[in-house]
Amino acid sequence: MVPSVTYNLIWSVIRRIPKGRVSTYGRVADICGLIGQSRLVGYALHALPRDTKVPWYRVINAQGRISFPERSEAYRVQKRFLESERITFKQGKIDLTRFGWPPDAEVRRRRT
DNA sequence: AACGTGACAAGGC
DNA sequence: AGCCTTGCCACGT
Repeated sequence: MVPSVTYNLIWSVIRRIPKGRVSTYGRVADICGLIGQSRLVGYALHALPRDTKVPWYRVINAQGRISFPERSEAYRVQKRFLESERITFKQGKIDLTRFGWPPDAEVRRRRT
């Protein structure tokens, strides 16, 4: 698959998420200038090759949760990656005020 | 070419 | 808290 310019942009932003921090689909979209297009970020992640170096596991949803079914293998893999970077879960959620990146991210603006 | 579906998010109730 | 609806857009049928 030939990644589009947009996917490359999204991936490059995800590559900038520091180790030990997480971002959200919405924040990544905002940084890319793609306001409101969080789903596109999810789609770009889905399109990543399996052997990628892009830290896909540092992207979670706005509720601070991993966006895979809790039972799935993917969920466990992602959680293990995050915990290996000393990110902690409380009731299955990550505290974005503590681990979120960028740290000064504003609450996403409401659509019109 | 319409239609349904997503690793989403926010509002309303 | 949880469910439903809407906005968004790329893809596969």
